[in-house]
Amino acid sequence: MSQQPRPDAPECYCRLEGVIDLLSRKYAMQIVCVVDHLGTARYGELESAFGGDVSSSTLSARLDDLVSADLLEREQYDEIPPRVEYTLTGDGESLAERLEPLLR
Amino acid sequence: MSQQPRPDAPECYCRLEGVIDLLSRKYAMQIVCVVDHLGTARYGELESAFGGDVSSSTLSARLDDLVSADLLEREQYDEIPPRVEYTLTGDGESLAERLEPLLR
DNA sequence: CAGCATCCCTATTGATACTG
DNA sequence: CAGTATCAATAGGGATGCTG
Repeated sequence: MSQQPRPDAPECYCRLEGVIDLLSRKYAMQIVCVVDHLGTARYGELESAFGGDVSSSTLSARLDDLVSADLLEREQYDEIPPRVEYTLTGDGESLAERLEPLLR
Repeated sequence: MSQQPRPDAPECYCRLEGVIDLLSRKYAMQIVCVVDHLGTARYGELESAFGGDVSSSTLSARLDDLVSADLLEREQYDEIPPRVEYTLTGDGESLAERLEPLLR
């Protein structure tokens, strides 16, 4: 989907290259914002934050994406019933801050 | 693609609703940034800013999207050869500013 | 130059059903 | 509860060729 940054392209264009693919995915930015808002969020909380709008497969995929990108941290507690908590990493928080201006 | 905002959803999620669909489209944010960078941009300038990476149909579509969203203004000069210039509207500039933090 | 129309292809998303 | 697997639907994007 994305290509190599072009050396002759404006820097403003190049700079977006890295994050853009991830952030363009559905609910990606929203998840970052919601987790930032909640501080820590469980899977179910995210699901209900979006109402019935997200399918579990999509939400799962997006969470994986964000964890892989090191924006989100996944903490799993081996209890019954199972509990998983997502929090923003440093990078995630930094992104959330940069995202906030977009909310107005 | 997008649904009605849910009254019980976190405001951070609701607030993104409006812009998100548009900004998620390929090259949308980049175009805003490039036009902001250049001040005013012709179609061909945008095309070359992205190298050969954008097809003309996609670039066209995205420009239309942005014009429809009132983020970009299209000024057409009836000359031969034809000349078209794109500039950011007030909203567009405002968005560009909010986008800038993302570039770091 | 600055595009639009068409066709087609792929990536992404959603629905549904099932599991540790 | 917190997912995964599978399948089907779709929207977005690229290639190509043509216009004012």
